[in-house]
Amino acid sequence: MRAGLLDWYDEEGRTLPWRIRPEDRRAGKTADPYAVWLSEIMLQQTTVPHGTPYWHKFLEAFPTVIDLANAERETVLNMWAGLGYYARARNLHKCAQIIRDDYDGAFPKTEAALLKLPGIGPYTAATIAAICFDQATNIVDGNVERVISRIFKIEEPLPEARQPLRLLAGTLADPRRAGDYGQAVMDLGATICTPRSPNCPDCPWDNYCLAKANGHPEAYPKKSVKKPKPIRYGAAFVALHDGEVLLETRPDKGLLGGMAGLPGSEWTAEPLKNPLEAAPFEGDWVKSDNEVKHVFTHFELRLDVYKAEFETRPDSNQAWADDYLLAGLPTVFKKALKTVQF
DNA sequence: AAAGCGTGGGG
DNA sequence: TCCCCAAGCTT
Repeated sequence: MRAGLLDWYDEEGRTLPWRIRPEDRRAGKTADPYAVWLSEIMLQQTTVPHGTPYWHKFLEAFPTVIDLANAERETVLNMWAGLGYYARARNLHKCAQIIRDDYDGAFPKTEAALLKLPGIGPYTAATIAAICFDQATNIVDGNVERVISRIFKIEEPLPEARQPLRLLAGTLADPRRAGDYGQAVMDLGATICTPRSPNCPDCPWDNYCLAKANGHPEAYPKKSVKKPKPIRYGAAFVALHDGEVLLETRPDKGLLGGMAGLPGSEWTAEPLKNPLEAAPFEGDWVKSDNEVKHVFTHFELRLDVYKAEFETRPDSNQAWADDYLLAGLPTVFKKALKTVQF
């Protein structure tokens, strides 16, 4: 599949759509910082297959960073629904407005300046600076950490080993082609030096890999023991009127911040004693037979879903959803809706 | 600096 | 079913 470390595209010349191939780069083609930035934010802790459709959708709706900045935040969050880590969407919009207002619509060209923007951390700043502006940065993501930990057979576990790993990564990086190099090592990690069963025979670096020489590359990187995931319980309410559902906007901070949601209880460590107390108003609430189980990053949720029909619209200043608003629900609430028929 | 922050796919 | 994990950032 790959002739060498820097040839990350396949035989038909395909590559990830936001990338510029080395040969095109040499011919003078340059990457669009907006498109690269958008892809990097979307791919933070997110798989390429999951993120790619969102990237196309956003670029079509917002061809430039100015278009994104001028959009309503509600629209941006709605389009982000399902991609997770919603602070990314809030910061994405905020960052676009800073680019519009403070940078005349053009991304800054240095790693240090990029690092100051909301949602852009060490990895993303280094990557944009290298890919778009030929800065000799040190690109370190989870793939690079894994590759480096194996080559040097690092015994210290993650996340403690992050700083040593980034220093080692810096010793191998090619400052003349930081962008190409970084993307190549990330691709190596994504396709060959994979977490569970690395394909060492196809690896261009297998002769230099201490973990492979040891016979167990898959044992690296070592990881610190993770904490158990607690269970939380809650109730959500599907109030129906004329085929529409009552929605609320969640508080800006915290879990699913700023997103649309179903009204409901707090999510607590113990099952609710009186779940109907959390209903938005009185009604003939009927509990769904199917409890929603949804796994968040740091807890698992068990959500009871209650439904009631209302002939006359109950007094409420919240929005009753049309299809557009329903599409903007985070996944946990889409699951909740699926447990009831309407 | 440790914890908070989503989701879906794969072994 | 369960567990791991994916191109991290913020506070």
